[in-house]
Amino acid sequence: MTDDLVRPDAMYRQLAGRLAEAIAEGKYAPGDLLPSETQLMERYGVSRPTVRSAVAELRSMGLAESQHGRGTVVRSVAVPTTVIDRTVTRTGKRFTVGWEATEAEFPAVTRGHTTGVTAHLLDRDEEAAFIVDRLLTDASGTRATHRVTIPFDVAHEVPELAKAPDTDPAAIYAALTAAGHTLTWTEYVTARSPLPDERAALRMADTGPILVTYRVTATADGRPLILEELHTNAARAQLAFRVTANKSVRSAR
Amino acid sequence: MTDDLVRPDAMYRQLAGRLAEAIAEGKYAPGDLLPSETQLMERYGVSRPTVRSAVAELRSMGLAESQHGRGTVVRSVAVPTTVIDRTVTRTGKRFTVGWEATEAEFPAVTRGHTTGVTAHLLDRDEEAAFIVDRLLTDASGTRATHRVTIPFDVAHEVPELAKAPDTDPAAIYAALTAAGHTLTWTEYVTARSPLPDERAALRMADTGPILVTYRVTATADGRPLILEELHTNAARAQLAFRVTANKSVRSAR
DNA sequence: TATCATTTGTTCGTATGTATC
DNA sequence: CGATACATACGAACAAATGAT
Repeated sequence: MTDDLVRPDAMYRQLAGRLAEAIAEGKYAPGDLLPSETQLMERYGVSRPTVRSAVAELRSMGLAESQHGRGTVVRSVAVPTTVIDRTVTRTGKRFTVGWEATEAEFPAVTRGHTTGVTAHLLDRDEEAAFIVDRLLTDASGTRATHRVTIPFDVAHEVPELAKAPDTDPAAIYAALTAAGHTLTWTEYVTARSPLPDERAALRMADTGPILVTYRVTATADGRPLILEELHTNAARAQLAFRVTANKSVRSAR
Repeated sequence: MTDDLVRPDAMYRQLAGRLAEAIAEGKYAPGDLLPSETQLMERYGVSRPTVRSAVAELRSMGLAESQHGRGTVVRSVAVPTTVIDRTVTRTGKRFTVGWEATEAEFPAVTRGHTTGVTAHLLDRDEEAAFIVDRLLTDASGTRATHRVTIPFDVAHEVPELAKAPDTDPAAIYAALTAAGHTLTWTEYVTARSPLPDERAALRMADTGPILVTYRVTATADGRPLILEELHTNAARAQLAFRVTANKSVRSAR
């Protein structure tokens, strides 16, 4: 049965669409092997490159995963993901962040400058800053890269930070509070495909998207103090926020 | 100058890497046209398919965007995105949601069932529910699809919802509050590549990821009432949350 | 307005390498 | 070891969009 495809719209897209449909309908269950490229060629009467383009689409949609020498398996649509809790808890003078993760490597502290998005979110223009990079892992093996940017003027105000910029974010919150600030946090979330080095750092096999969040810690009157950046594989993690009925986020952009 | 590539790692990946590097270094500025495929073939001594694979990588990394008949342009790394404010504001008995968007079409109300993720987040198992689908647009033309799931038992409690399930989320919050509930919201954020129909609904040209958020409105003691789902193009929008130091999000999986 | 060169999009055929079973 | 399956690479042809002549 050569269930041939017609011309008009790109054939590899049509084929990808049909396969995606079949997966959605459960004709191919998660974990199943899809028909091999040769079988798909024969079944739909198209060439190998066309089949490969279609399967590439499925991969990029996160619906399938190819294994060299074995076949292409259907990925479970609702992949078991770890929830990264983005809430902050305060008990007395101590702060706790929601996600329980450990440092896979020692934090790397460098001196750099605020640039681009970083500069904009910190409301500073090319200023010197401490940059602390961490690689985090949780019990399930989910990885995330975490970068804290501490402008020099803030580190100057809070000597504790200048001495040891590589302290936990929770401890940084505590230090800033001890310095007399009432803290507010605003978090911006977006997603994109990873750059090669990001994919390597997160040990991503597939080419799926990463979640990118920017957390701005500011004073009560809106002066940004520090910036945290978290990158993680969207196929493995989702972020959790508690939303409270409150004042609106100050217009940032 | 044929700056030839060596074997070991896939040539198209090497080429993609070099081009990505050049973009990062600013050799190709945002908005610039990359060399044409023919030029890249000659410059690096590879075939057209290899060049095309490399450029496809760049697109999937969000670094470039190809335009039929014109060329491939470098995308600005920090694309101007609209901020979708996910906060909720309450003034007296009225609620306001942060993002100002209008309905591009009339809301479509259907009767369905809670399934999969939906069922899990609502803590119900295959129950009947109203499903309200909307297509939202804001002033900048950013699109988002929005789905509200109202289980029948909740609609039964609050007759207002049964009569008009297709009221604004803000009005739903008000109705639930009027019915005696103290509301809490938890939002889960993830990202993935869009399915074909989702890409069509959001009018996405590129193949970049979409942001997916699930907002659970629950009572103070943690009983989920309704679920909102928002899908939007990650290349065009980012989500904003206000994080307050508070109790931790209840473990939801 | 019509034509043409340029550029990307799609599809085919073919060959070889390499991982898995 | 051999069969199967995916990965990479080359060559070639035509379609379709764009921008300039």
